Amino acid sequence: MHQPDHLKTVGLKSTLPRLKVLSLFEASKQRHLSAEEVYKLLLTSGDDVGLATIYRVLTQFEQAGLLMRHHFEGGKSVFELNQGEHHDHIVCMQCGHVEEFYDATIEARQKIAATDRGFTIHDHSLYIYADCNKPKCPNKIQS
Amino acid sequence: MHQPDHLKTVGLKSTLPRLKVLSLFEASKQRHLSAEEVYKLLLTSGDDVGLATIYRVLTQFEQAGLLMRHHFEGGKSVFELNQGEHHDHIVCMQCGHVEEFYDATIEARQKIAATDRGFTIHDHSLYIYADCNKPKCPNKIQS
DNA sequence: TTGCAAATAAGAATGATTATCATTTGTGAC
DNA sequence: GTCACAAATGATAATCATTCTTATTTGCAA
Repeated sequence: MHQPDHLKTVGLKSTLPRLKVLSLFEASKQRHLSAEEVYKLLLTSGDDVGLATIYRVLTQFEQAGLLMRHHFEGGKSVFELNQGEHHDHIVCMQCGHVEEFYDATIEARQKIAATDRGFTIHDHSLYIYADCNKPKCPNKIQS
Repeated sequence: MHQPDHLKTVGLKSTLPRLKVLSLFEASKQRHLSAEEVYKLLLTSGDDVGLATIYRVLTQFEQAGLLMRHHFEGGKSVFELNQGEHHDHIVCMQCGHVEEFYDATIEARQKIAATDRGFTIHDHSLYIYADCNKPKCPNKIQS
């Protein structure tokens, strides 16, 4: 997936903390992680990286295009691997479960809405907040 | 627009600070205001209300359905009068100008996207970040 | 190897927002 | 209209996510 020195190709020294954060995203079962979650997961696996470094690295990865940042409700940023294809998100308000979707019609209508008003789109964010209704949904917002 | 005791009808005592905040939203040229902006505008007009009260009142108004809260990029909440009709937002990344739009197709496709996956929609937020390309656009993000 | 710019870690600082608590103020009962 | 008291306010401390500072460490090119 990533060559060991993939970081170099995006202009970043391949340091230990950066490699750990990147592998975490590649290995994690959970696709969407906050800085705090990355910090705690690394601590748990014995790799303790400073929280400030996590924030710095996540921001650098975002700028390098390796990660994408999202602002779900709750006031904290979450990150996911950028694997090219754009998509939007449905977030379960009960258990925090996130599902991704892509709808070409929605994308097209957005472009029309913007250009009709003379705007040039840079980016957009669409979050649907819902109940996932899954039997396993613990009905409790994950911290 | 609002009777003087409109606040009572939503279960809130009609106090001076609350009346001032409400009139500000009804009178303001700018439809979307942050807590800090409300605070400063009231200060300017001689009505000084504590910042903590502003935050409290804005949250109460949101819960009462008088205001709607939005999270544009930039980490602060902005509020606008809730006048019933749902709409989404295009935000100019240069000057902060906000334009509203409603697209029935987008709304419908969102509902489909969610129900197809077994979700029950509570709410959604769609923000388009763009350049407004207006001649008067000062090309600078407003604080 | 060695040297040094770049990166890290720890903790201080920041900005938005919320909590605390003593004081003030609507409001319903008289 | 006046009173009494619960509810609301204001000042300030506290909190939470995030960024900055600075001394120390580390990747990497010569």
